[in-house]
Amino acid sequence: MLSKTSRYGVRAILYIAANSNENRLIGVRDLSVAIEISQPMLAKVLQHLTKKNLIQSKKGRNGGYYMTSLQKNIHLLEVIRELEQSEYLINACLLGQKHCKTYDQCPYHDKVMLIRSELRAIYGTDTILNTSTKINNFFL
Amino acid sequence: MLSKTSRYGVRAILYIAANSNENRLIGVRDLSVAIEISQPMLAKVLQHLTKKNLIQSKKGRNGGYYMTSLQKNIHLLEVIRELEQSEYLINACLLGQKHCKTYDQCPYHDKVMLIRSELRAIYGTDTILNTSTKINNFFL
DNA sequence: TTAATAAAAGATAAAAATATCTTTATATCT
DNA sequence: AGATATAAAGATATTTTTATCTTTTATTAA
Repeated sequence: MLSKTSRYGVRAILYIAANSNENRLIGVRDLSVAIEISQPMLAKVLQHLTKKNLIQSKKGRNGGYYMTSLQKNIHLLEVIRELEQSEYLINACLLGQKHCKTYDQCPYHDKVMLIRSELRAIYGTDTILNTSTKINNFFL
Repeated sequence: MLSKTSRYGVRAILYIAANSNENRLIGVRDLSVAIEISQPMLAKVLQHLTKKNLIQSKKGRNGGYYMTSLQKNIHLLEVIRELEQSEYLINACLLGQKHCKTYDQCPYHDKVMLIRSELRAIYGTDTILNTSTKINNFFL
């Protein structure tokens, strides 16, 4: 459904949302341990998130990553949109047809529409902060 | 959700179910045109389906592929199981965590369970034949 | 103002997924 | 039997995704 990189991004962002703020930054090393993603890989992912303005970074000594409350206040769906460049994966034809006439000929159309609503509900209802603080031991 | 190859397989199998029987075989060339997959690629996919006993093949002149009614009488879910080697994609953690404690800590658990039921319903309700003959112009 | 620390950026590598090509085996028609 | 059509099998190539490494730039504490 999501690429591995996007899933890494989601994991990272949920953790950062739950465990950082303007005065409490998280470094790559610590984060890498916490969410079990290799340091170099995670670094790339974080760079990407930063460029997309989904998280903040601060260079130099005592630097690290964090999120502002504004940034914590968006839906996961937004994050996915940024990470995947679109809602492609949510919208794509289940059978991979280029010209799937979804609206009236695909045998799965109606059912697929249901799934898509469910997915949007999952990703689009709670804000990141909400989601991530609900369960604190999620990453244990 | 499914790999590209699996989706090719599903497309092929739905078409073959709708358009073949013991006395009416379909060659790779024709099929390739019908469902818009390159010939070499499709050939590989069909070989795979044959090995898994999901379709029949007949070599030599006037050979080709077809399905018996027995073969048309299974659920798409079976096909997916064979093609993906498991229900991995349906069951995997949405966030790609190795040790997702799905049952009580994942923030998405309940919602994800819903989605999975939906998916199973889509793939597990109708037989292939049912699905594919419902709409004949699906591939137009 | 210098040393240390941390992220950014870009280059490279490795692995996995897709796609294609070539040869071989098999069946059937004439 | 010989020619032809067709799938099977295996080797190879290409592309995409994932992962890593190296160098640079910025920050700040001492």
